[in-house]
Amino acid sequence: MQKPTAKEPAPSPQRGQKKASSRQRILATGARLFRERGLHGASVNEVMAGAGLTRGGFYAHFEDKEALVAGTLHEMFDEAERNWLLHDELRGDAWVELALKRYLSVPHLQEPGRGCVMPSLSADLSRGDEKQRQIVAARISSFLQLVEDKLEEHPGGASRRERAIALFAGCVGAVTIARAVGEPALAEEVLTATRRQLRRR
Amino acid sequence: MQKPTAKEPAPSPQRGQKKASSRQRILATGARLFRERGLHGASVNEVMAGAGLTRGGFYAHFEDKEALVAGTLHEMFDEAERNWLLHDELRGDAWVELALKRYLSVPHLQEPGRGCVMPSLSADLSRGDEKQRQIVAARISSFLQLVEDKLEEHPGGASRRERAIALFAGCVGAVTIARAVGEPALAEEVLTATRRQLRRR
DNA sequence: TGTACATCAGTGAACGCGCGTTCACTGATGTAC
DNA sequence: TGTACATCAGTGAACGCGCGTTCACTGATGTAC
Repeated sequence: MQKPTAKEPAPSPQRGQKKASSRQRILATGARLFRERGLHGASVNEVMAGAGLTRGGFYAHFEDKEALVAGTLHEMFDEAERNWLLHDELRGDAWVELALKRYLSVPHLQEPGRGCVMPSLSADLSRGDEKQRQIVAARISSFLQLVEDKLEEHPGGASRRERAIALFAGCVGAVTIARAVGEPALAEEVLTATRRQLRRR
Repeated sequence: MQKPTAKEPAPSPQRGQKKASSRQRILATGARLFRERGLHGASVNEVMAGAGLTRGGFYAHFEDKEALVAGTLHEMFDEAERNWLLHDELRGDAWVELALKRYLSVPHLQEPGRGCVMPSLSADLSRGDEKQRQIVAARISSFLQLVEDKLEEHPGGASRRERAIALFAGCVGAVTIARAVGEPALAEEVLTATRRQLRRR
């Protein structure tokens, strides 16, 4: 059982590129369908069809469905970081204002497939396997750090860390509730009220 | 097609009572299993077994699984109201303090089957049928009114309505995030930070 | 009070279906000489 | 440069399984006389 650092045979560049681009399409489709329909609501078959492939080929890319979910999680968290941390130069209240405006918005309610992973999948993930749990814990932990870095210290106020957590929790809760109620008037009131409250302090 | 107010034949008191108690056990089991495992994760068979019955009898009580879900929603919201509105005499900050302590707690994280419906099922419900959506909208709407009634007006501060929404959103988001991260240290930090922030103002 | 019949809550085998997964295969692309 | 062979990404039929749902039934409970 020697097998010293036996990397994959690495076939040819072209073939490898083709396979990699298929894998990327599978991940992108999975990331969208899982958020739209839930982990149980989107099948391997549907994800493959969405990527322009047939079901059998799936297992050349992923060990099983759980592995695909784990892969799509990274896609979704990458996307979340890009969405939250837009505008490198913004900091403090101005950044908070922009982030709230984008997150607590009607388009975000209506497009779960392109939105934050938490309101769509957190319940499924809290029942997920160890691998998925680890990914979620690690990515949320580093995400909170990124948010904290965007905030400014206010003497006498809450710590940046505390504020980062409260912002994230308020945002996730508001979209969760607004999506569940459905009714546009109440949903938008939930977004607006939460935005006004989180803006304070 | 006359059929003037043709109520059910109403069999005998004993039989009716037996059937009603079975129905109640099915609802209670469903309310627990759905919150623990999600709407797709708990089967009709499992719910019936949990109520001490076999699968076939289910359809004497409910038209289909969707109808059971609709029924359990009322159970869950009733429970939520009882949990939030404990202690009739409490009002304002003292009530907020108690509600936050109970909702943002480790036992609540660990017992989704007896906890708030929102962190467990909101994503499934936002994809649910019209009947379910209506129930969720109506019950959340009246729940927010009950919370508002518990709060006290603070001149210069946010309105009671706005505060009620922010409290609910912050609580739902914090438990959602804490359950998803799993890791006890980070999970508890999320609860504590959210509690401190929501207590303010 | 006792017997015959009707009612009905609950049983459990069976159904069709879509799921995740397997596997023998195909055809295009690459390599060897 | 041309031919023979090897590789491999992707195909699609097939599998076992658990799901929601149906239905002929059973046995206990109630009613009629």
